[in-house]
Amino acid sequence: MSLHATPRLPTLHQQLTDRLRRMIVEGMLAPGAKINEQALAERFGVSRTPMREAIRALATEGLVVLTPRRGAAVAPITRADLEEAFPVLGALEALAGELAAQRITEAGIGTARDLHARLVASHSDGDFRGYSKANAAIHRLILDFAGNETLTRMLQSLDGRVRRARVQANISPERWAAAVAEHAEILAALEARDGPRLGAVLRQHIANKLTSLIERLQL
Amino acid sequence: MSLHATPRLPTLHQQLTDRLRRMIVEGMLAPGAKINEQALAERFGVSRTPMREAIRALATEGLVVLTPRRGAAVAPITRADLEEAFPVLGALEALAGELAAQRITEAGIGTARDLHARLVASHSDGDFRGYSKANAAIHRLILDFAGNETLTRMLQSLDGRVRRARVQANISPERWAAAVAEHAEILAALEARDGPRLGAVLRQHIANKLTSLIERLQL
DNA sequence: GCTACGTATTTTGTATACAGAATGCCAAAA
DNA sequence: TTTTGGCATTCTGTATACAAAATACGTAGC
Repeated sequence: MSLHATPRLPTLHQQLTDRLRRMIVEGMLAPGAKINEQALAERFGVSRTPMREAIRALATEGLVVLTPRRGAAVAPITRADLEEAFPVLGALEALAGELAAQRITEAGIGTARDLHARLVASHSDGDFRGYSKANAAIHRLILDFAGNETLTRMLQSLDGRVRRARVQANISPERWAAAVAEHAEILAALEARDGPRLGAVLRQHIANKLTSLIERLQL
Repeated sequence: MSLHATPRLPTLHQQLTDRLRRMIVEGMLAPGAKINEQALAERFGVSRTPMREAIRALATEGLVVLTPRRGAAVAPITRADLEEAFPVLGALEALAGELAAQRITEAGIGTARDLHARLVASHSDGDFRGYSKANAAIHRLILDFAGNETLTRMLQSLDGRVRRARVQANISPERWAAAVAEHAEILAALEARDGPRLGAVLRQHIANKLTSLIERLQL
């Protein structure tokens, strides 16, 4: 007789929320595209009720914009949006880095080294897909060792909103090389357990991403 | 024929969301209290449908926790929650401060001075209500001049989650005095348009709040 | 040909209905 | 007394129904 909430099977609208979120983040639904409740519900083989709840959940996350009596649309990505989101991302990642540097274990540093090696190797091979995976894994590792669930949720929510832009814009070779170099600094700061330095490096890392992204997208 | 979304009258569930949010933030619904859809809907004189949407919106904000097939409850405030939320609050406020210091106008600094004077006077008068108002207004001013809508929304959402705890715990005289002193530094950094300093001061300000809060609540 | 107006259709917002899971209660057995 | 099983009730999750607003379309007027 546990007092803790036991994991239940996810309800329909939760599944729908996940599916729809993926569709938006992966770019299958273009920014600005109108979302028709009925049509979507039919496509997923459900009624409008759980579909509505999913759409509204994503609206609270910022992936969807609602206009009363006019329906929902995939949130557009403007240059202003990116210029707003990235500083916040930077501040949150910096915090994650500071915390992670304090709390990371030896084993964790080992994992970070492995991931970093894979990241460098992928870059050498010109394997952007592999690079992206290693990159995501490193940021995830930092988040995990930061050990702050609130921070994790906010960061991932915000990341989902800008990832769409990153998918759209291919990285430039120069930016890619620079990012790899920055990752060396990230690893170094982590190994040294230097929180403030790791925070600063991550923040700069993200600021650089924005600059390059805006250039590429020419927004 | 404007292309921009014109303001429409708010739909029922939007109003319900606001009402319910206030009830939770102001403490009328105690943390951990179970929320009965039917009962709430009847109390507000609406059907379950918009009531559900309101509840779920607040769940995405973190004010309500949902357990599938078991319903909703006001999110409890644990010590761990506060210890997670405050560092994030600090990082976001620090960012707001950095941005505001860069962008604030002369008139804005003037307003800040006025608000600060009111804050100090309220403290001298032992008027905590007035102090709170001035305090909120100063933080709001910083947010406004930061000019980052994304940041504003995330900060306010997170603030709503911890405000409940602050309402519960009366401030100690010592902490109150210290907070007033810290506010002098905040104003000074703002007048000097020293972003990094303002960021650091705000971050410390919030860290101190947490310490005192945990002592008072004895969580 | 273009605009303006009125009607038909679509779509959202809300209410109601129904099915199944969770909870509470009571009785019977150990 | 405590526990266990089953039944009744309550509540959530989903589907459907209905009303009103928004949109699309066609026609009349210029």
